[in-house]
Amino acid sequence: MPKISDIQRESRRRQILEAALRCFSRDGFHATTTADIVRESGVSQGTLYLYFATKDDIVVALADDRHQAEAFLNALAESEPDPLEGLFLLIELYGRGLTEPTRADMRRVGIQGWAEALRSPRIQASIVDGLRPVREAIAHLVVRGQAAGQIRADVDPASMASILIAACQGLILQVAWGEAIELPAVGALLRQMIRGALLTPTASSRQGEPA
Amino acid sequence: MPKISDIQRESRRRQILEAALRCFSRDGFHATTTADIVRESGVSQGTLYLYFATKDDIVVALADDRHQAEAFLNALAESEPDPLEGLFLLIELYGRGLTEPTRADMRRVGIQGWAEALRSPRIQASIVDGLRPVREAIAHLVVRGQAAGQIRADVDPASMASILIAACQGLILQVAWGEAIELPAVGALLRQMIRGALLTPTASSRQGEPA
Amino acid sequence: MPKISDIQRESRRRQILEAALRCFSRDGFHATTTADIVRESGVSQGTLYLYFATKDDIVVALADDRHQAEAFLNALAESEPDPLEGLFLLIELYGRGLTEPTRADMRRVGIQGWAEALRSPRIQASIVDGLRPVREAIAHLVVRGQAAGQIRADVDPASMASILIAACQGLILQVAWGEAIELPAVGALLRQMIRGALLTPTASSRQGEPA
Amino acid sequence: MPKISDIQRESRRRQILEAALRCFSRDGFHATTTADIVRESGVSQGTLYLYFATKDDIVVALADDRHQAEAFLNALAESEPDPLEGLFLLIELYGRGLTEPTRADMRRVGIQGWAEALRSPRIQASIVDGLRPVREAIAHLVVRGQAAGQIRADVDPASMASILIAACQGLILQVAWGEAIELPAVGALLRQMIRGALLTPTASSRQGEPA
DNA sequence: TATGAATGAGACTTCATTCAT
DNA sequence: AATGAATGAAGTCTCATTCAT
Repeated sequence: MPKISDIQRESRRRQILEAALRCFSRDGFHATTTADIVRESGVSQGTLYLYFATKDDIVVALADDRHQAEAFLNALAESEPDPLEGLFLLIELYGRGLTEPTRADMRRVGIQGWAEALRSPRIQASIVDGLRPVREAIAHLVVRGQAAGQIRADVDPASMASILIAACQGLILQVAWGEAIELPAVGALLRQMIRGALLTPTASSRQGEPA
Repeated sequence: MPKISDIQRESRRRQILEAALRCFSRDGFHATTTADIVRESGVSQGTLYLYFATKDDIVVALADDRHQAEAFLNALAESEPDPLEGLFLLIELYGRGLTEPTRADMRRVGIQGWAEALRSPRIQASIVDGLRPVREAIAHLVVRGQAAGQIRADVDPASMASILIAACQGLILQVAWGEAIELPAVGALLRQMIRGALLTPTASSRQGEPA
Repeated sequence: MPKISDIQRESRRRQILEAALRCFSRDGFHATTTADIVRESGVSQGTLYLYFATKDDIVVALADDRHQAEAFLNALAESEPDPLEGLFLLIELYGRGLTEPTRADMRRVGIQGWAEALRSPRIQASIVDGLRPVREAIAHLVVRGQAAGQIRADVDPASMASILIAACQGLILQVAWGEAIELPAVGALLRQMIRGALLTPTASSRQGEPA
Repeated sequence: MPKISDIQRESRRRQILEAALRCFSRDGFHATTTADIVRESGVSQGTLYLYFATKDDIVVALADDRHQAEAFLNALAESEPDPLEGLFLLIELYGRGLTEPTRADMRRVGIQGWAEALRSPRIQASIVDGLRPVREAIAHLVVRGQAAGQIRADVDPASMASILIAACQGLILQVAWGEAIELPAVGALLRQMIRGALLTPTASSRQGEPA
């Protein structure tokens, strides 16, 4: 039994995942057959099941990979000295991901994962767990801002996280459906909304922003 | 002449639609078989296809019915004399729909429709068309507020619509996944964000709300 | 219970049969649904079954009607004084039916009946019974010719009937498939074959025919 | 590598085809379900579709196989030095196929193919193409006979082909319907008809055959 | 390890026929 | 007599997964 190197194994795995991503994006999760993935990836039917025990496992792997890839965005934002700027950076970073053409497949497949999460506890757990770091990053930034007196004390950090994440999710949907969204304008308005709601009256004198 | 009355026909249609909604919510669109819907609705396999030519048609009908049911919410909000109050009313009305237990099935099925829209132009059109009235209601309210000098002139009405709709969509997702969302707090923060971003400096003196 | 007149009843029956003929010809017996016939004929689903108990019954009725319509051709040929000319007349009459555009549907449906006869004893009986008169007409003509000394005594009348009927059936097939058949040339050759095989040596001096 | 050998693959294919032939002959093409073929052949439902993409494909394969099997009959007849004997040989060979019990299924299924050809261009093409070689073999034999002065110059080779093929087709029908056909007598008469029509007056002195 | 042929449960949809009105 | 809505059995084909090689 010729054992292959971890590096070969990982390369095969990616090969399958990337093919699956293309298929799911193009045809949807349910309309994609394992035969489609086999054709698109070039591996054999049997090999596919050597790497993933189940079609669902591929969705989970895709979701995990995505959240892992986005994890460092949160870290980047949290490392920002000014909490408000941290929030803005987070919006900026996730906002970029909304239009980047190379991530279109990921966004489309992500949406499908949201629906699958409703029937598969595993997928739901994968998504909720993957979202937790962003949720915490946002909440931490708010708390830090409140500790520094920069952010109003009556702002609920968890709610802020929910709203910002929700807005991002909804925008992903709208972009995927081809709605005409002016992202720069949307981003500016969102920043304004954050500033208007979060800043303490004194800080709010800084309110006029150039963009 | 055994031609059925329109009222009987509509009643059968609802019977099927409601059964389908329960099935789709429970098992997901793809895991639900027409046999499931038949069992749940009590009509026969053949009758099902007398009312809907295709399983997809049922999703479309569900989406259309939903948007029709929500149409009057927009009208209600637009009829509000104070534009800002109109926006708040809209948030309030849609916000209620987020937690109402009787609408849980609709929300879950709606999410699945979002995913299906990515592969079916018909479903996508149904959703985008159904969203247009909300989009317009929000934009009109903003424009009216700007005309009255109540809302800052530099706010982009379309972006406001995108953001509010996006937030609502994202919250639907999070609620469906069972995330612990404090909706009252989220609503309050959202209102605060709107007020802070939209109100003209003079109007913004009214800014302090009890929460 | 309003009884309708026989004449109305017969007219409805024909209406249905003609619609069925068009449908069967266009789509084939099995691909034609009773709904198709209903649409094409203008009667209702229920009425259809008031006239024909079964879809198969329609094929039988069609076959019977056809054989009835062809019955007088046999009589016409048998009434010919010269037996050989009688055979030629029969060939001529049936030969015309091969290309007549108004009978194209009948020919196509007839072929389908041949296949259906293999699974339905009723249809098979209808066809075999319908063919019997032609078979007998041909055999009689041969016998008459033999009695008159015009036709060789060693010719088997039944075999002659089988061959001529077979040739006609095969030509119907080939025409229906769009094979390029020169019917005048085929007819001439067939007559020549009959003459060469049937005529007694003395009679065979007449062998050279103009066409 | 579990890739199946060509010989194994072909054997499976035949297994399915033979089972299908039995089913189609017994119940007819449309009354035969894929489940019937599965039961009769012993392969699984899925395997069936590994070998034939469609139920129609099975009919086509059956027709093609048949024509391929008959192809060498034509070659055999064409290789006969005496053209007239070639024609008689062809009749003899195809005539044998009319009664051979082992070919009864093939004949019955062939008839059904004739009907199917009316609705399926693929099947029609398969039949017309399959018939071409016989058509050509007959015409060639006639032409050769004419070149040798053995056959009358005014005989149209194509018409001869049409008539002989037609007679054979019609006889297949009649045999399948159980009509009482004396094939030896029919064969003798047919030969006599050919001889009488084709032979030049000089050659026709050979006319008297024992029967 | 890798392969790909085999499996069989089950999905969606159709359709001949019935029957209450 | 006429209608057309209702029925439900059955048909074709698909597809995730397995396993002998």
